[in-house]
Amino acid sequence: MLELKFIRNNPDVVRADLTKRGGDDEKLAWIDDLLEKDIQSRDMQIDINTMRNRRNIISREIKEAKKAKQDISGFLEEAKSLPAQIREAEAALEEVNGKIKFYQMRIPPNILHESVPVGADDSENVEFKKWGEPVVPSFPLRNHGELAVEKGLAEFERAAKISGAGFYMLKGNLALLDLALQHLALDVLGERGYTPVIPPYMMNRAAYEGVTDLGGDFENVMYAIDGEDEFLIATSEHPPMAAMYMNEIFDEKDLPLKLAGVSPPCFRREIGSHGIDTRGLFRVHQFNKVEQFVYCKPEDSWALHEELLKNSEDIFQMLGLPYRVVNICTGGDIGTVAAKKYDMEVWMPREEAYREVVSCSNCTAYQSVRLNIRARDAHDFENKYPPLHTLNSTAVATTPDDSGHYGKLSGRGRHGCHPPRSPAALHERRRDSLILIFSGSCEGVKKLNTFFRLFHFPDIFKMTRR
RNA sequence: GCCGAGAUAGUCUAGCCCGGAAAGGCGGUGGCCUUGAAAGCCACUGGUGUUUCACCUCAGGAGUUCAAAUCUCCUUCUCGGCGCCA
Repeated sequence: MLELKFIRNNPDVVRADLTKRGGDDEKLAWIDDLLEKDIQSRDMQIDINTMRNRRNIISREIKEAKKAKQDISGFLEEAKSLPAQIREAEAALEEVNGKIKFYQMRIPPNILHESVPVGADDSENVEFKKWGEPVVPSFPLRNHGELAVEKGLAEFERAAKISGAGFYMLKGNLALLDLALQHLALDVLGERGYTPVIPPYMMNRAAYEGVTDLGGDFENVMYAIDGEDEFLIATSEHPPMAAMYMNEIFDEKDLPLKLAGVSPPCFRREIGSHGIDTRGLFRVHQFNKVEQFVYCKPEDSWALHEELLKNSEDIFQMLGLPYRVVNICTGGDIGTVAAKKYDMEVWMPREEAYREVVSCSNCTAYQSVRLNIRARDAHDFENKYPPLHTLNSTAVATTPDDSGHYGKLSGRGRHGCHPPRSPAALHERRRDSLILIFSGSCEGVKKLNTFFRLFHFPDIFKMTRR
């Protein structure tokens, strides 16, 4: 959410942003009401403080009188009446503050960066970067899920039997690939100064509400643990990585703080239905992900936004997956939290379309204000606690990645190996075998053996890499 | 899960029994001094506000009271001891 102080001092900026997003009159009216309530609230606070002041003074007088062995009954009469008055005024104030908070949490959204394009919906997102050559299949492709089952790399029916629709089992090389992709992302990010974090997979309601406003939808989006005040996390960046520092103050010297959150697994109830590949690995109840998360000083956040995107791009380039990057427009899926958001969309040959697999956002101060996370600036006494900026970007979400690989692979059908798109990069990292495993047959076998050896002996693996 | 002891500012700690303005050390910031630095000395160092002043704050919440870090109850977490368990 935006700082109250900011809204109070810059109502026109807030209104202009709502208008840019195509905001309606109702929301603009809410802003006016919010500003009015803010004035009211501060007046009430002053009244309350005056009464508290009086109470404190009387208390002190009683103390002094008792010390001097004087009669205190004269003071007690007024003293006894005050607490009730104060309580009443406090209750009234709380009601007004509750409304302010309500508005503050729902409107206004974050102030958009000037480079965010205006558009009605996702079709008007602006593509500004493309890498790799999308494969256009010359014959009908098979569903990646089917193919995986056929090759003994996944199970859907047995997963459904024990867990329900939307679940899967990864087997054999596919299970290993899933882990290897996470490992790859952590290696790349680790070299670049990101600290790997494995967070708890459950979070209590209070912490979750600090992170995101799900309203009444809480139970529909997330899995709740019966009999416990715990929810399975839906993603790693918001819940643990953002909430872990809530109500804390950073020392300037600790910024920027760069984290690589490993969230096996993320749990989601809502997965929707996605056309031809509904069955498979693209949208599931449970998936694995490595997420970049950064806390930084405001002046650094735009450069870091580009850095996060570059990290994600580098990983996808190592994997040889063609993708494009779009700048999400005002009517797209930009949400209320991000000031600017890039999506990386990977090419899905079967659908002959780019599909979102990475979402990279600069949330500026919006999240940190809501979570009450601040930075201490010892040198700036005017603005002792400048707002902190937060950013997040997917590094890999493994099942969507798998699906991308499979899309590519299914284009080759049973005709054999497909050379990695970026062999040099992969070879350097000894990751080429991964892609070859995916090609599913013949010449890949030798490299596959190499992969197993390396994978099962991570120390040797590290030595070979250097 | 049971029993016991705890939670005080960036950090370490005093205050709690016996209710009456949160004391001090370290660390940090600024200043004096110095060619420069160290040492020493001085000031500031929980939060908010309409900032000579006021209010809030002692893990969180509720209660008793004119008045709660302090008394009572509940919750959370930490540390011991016991039990259970991969």
